[in-house]
Amino acid sequence: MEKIDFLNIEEIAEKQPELFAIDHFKKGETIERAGVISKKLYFIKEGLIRTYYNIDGKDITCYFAREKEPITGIDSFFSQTPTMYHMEALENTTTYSVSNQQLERLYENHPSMERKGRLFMTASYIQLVERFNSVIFKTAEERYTTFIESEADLLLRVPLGQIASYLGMTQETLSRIRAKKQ
Amino acid sequence: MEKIDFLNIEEIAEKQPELFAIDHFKKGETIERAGVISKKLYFIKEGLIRTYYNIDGKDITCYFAREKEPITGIDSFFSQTPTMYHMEALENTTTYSVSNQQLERLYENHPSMERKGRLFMTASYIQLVERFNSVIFKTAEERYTTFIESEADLLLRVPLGQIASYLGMTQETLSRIRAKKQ
DNA sequence: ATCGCTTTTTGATTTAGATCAAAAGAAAGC
DNA sequence: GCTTTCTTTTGATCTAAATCAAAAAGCGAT
Repeated sequence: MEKIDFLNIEEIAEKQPELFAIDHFKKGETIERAGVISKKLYFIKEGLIRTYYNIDGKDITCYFAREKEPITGIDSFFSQTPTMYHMEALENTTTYSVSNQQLERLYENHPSMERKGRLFMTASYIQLVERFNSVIFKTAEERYTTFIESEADLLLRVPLGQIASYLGMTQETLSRIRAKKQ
Repeated sequence: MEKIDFLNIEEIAEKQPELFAIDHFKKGETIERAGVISKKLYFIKEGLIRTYYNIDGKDITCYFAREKEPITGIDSFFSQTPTMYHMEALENTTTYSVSNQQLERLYENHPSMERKGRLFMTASYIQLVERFNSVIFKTAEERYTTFIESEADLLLRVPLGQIASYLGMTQETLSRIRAKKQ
């Protein structure tokens, strides 16, 4: 029985193509909508996807996923309750995907998968704690600095307003910070 | 093979006492410290525990657990990496607890436990998303209102400063909000 | 009761970042 | 090319909440 690794889906998908579907999304295409159960866990082969939610008429970006990164309506997919997130392709995107049922089968055939799922949730949780702390305790400028240190590439691929909401500030604030920095 | 439910640990503990330890903590006692691997998952039989972390010399309360609620260094226990949280008893407290090794055995004997662990993480994640949103999008006053609607009992059991940090505001702000409200 | 210590409240001031509004730049379509 | 639409920047103003500082209230121990 093979070891399955969330982080190395590409390899598994090539060996066991029956487990994963390949999907294509056009730039701007909505992949999933808030209010329904998130159908699939996606692994990006090529492209860029974001999840976001709407609160008081504002779209707040929650997560960006690039090549080799997983993304899903994380509040929904694993618990099969309706998601709060919308998901859209920011570029033409190709993904591998598994449905929850397929993942169930994976769990049966690969008992280590259930654990992977748990660890994936754990990692996501820790990531969110970090984001939470950075929004509460860091200034807007510090958050931007951290962001360009670790994810500068997104600046070239994503509209500023989406990055601003991801960093917990308005677009105007982000624009001013950038102006000051150079 | 019995069904095991994180939320009904008391019953399980009574039927299978060998799986759970019973611990007692005095008011003010430190149960776990940041920087080490969180040893146990606790379920409170009686009393009150909080987790908190320190940032720039300030203690920030992350979570309060009361009777029948579970608590652990959630970033650590399931992944077995060092925790960022301190844990302390706010009252004399009695808990049931499982170590990670004991939980491993539970996983083996009760395959549904692995899933429970994952769902527990999922629930914790969603809870954190909600907290994140409330801190970003609600005013201090709204956060306080939500808090007293759902967890008023904590006001009588916990020092104000700890509640303020839990709600993402200073103690002075919380005090002023309270004064205004009556 | 009184002393010391902790917790909470009150007051005055400051500030980071939001909001509102409009201009400037870029990109897309015809 | 020019027009329309979307994105980003700049400017002026406002405000929620932080900070700094000190007084008041509680509380436990002797």
